[in-house]
Amino acid sequence: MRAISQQNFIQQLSIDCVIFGYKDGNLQVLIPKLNLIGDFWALPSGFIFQHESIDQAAQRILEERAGLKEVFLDQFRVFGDAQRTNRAFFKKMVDLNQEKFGEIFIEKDDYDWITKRFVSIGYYALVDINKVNPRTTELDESIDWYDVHDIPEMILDHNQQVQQALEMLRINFDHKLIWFNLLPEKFTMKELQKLYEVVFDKPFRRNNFQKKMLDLDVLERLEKKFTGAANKAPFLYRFKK
Amino acid sequence: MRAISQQNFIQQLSIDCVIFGYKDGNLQVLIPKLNLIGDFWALPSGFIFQHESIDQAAQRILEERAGLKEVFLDQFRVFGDAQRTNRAFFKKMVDLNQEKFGEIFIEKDDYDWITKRFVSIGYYALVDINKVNPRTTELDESIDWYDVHDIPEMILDHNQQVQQALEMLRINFDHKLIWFNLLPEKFTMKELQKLYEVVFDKPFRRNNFQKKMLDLDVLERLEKKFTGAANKAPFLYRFKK
DNA sequence: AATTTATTGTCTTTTTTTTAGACAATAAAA
DNA sequence: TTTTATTGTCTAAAAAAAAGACAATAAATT
Repeated sequence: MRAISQQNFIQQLSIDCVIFGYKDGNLQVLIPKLNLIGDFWALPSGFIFQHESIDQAAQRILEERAGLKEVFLDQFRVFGDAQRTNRAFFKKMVDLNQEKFGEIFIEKDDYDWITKRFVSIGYYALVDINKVNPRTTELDESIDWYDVHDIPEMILDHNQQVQQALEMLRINFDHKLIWFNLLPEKFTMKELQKLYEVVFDKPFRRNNFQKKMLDLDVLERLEKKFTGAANKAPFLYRFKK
Repeated sequence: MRAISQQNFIQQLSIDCVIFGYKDGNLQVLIPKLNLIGDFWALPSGFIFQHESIDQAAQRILEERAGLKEVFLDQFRVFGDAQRTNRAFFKKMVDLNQEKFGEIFIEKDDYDWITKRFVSIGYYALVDINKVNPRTTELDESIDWYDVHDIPEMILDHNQQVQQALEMLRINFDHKLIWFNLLPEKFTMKELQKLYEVVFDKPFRRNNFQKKMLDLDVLERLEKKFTGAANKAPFLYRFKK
């Protein structure tokens, strides 16, 4: 891999991605654990090539760092404190990883490059958790889904970013009709309701929720879903694009 | 003035400010006209010093470029197309201004610096138009308020930025209770209503509007305002912080 | 085959919110 | 004193949201 400092990136500008997925009634966030001694978690992040838009960069980062292609992405906030640097993280990491890498395990140029003050553009992504196969890169020891209420402590301001991403997700959820990105193609009304309940952290009434959703006129009613349960089979729905 | 390229700015990252004001029933935007041959308008813009946060940079830019201090500011969007450069503008400007400046009126380093691809963080500002005294710098020929429906053609994507800033202003107007930044300290209910009508471009009913505003519990009723008009004098209100 | 069970789809009723209508109060002119 | 234009606030009507009710039904149980 070419040295980071030698690549044709925009300097001091990064992108951090908060990837939301939904499974088994839980809203989850995909977070890699760095391939280092010491437990370091960090949002999938990357830099912007000179020749690509920030949106393209975010898509590429998602693909490179997590194996996700063509997912829903939206900016939610820029993080630009003057003290926002990787220095504390790198110091701790270097201390802990001296044996593994030897004293100088990262080139000086790269170290200088990466420990500068960074402004970061926060993106949130919504994916169908059943369709994606998160993969690790050489940077990561593992990559896992964490319940949004139980996120590990991450470097920098990444925990705060998750909270802000969640706020923006809530604001846009209805209005921008983005929730279908979190569900499989076909879903029952109950599944959709559960997703709403998890995202907004409050219960909805079944009857009124169904009315509200059908009145939106974005759902196509499909065949029934026979689950083998001893009760009436629910309809499956599909989001009309 | 030191050459831009020699200053300690973050590279390829800029801030553009959409400054909203309200006067005589019109929502207006403060836009400087550049001190060059050829009519060039551009939003007040600037760069971020290594030692300052992006919010501080936006405040400083507002003060330097327009003489505004401590105004309400909020991020609204990042503009990051890969083709987003000043090259077209500079080419046109250089062509038109050869006589004025001579062939080489801007240092090569600066030219290279400023014509690189830039990512820009859009901020919108809300000011009490009666309290601010916009001033020009050596960069600007003039600085004027334009009705939001009658903005001059600006460089780059600045016209598009005004539209997006307006969208965000509408989204946050109620919810974040930011409208008072556009009004003088004391105002009548009718003045507040007119502001709402201009921002949302639709009429509100006087009786229901008054109820809604009073129910918010953020208005303090003050003395009456006697205008000399042949009718009942309205109360003045102040926003309770 | 009839009955039971758990859940779904949809209807009606109630409550709350929004919108519309009405009118007295009033500052200054006629 | 009357007239005029506008303000503040009340009530009525309409719409929307929340709550309640119940028939429909897939499969297990009797």
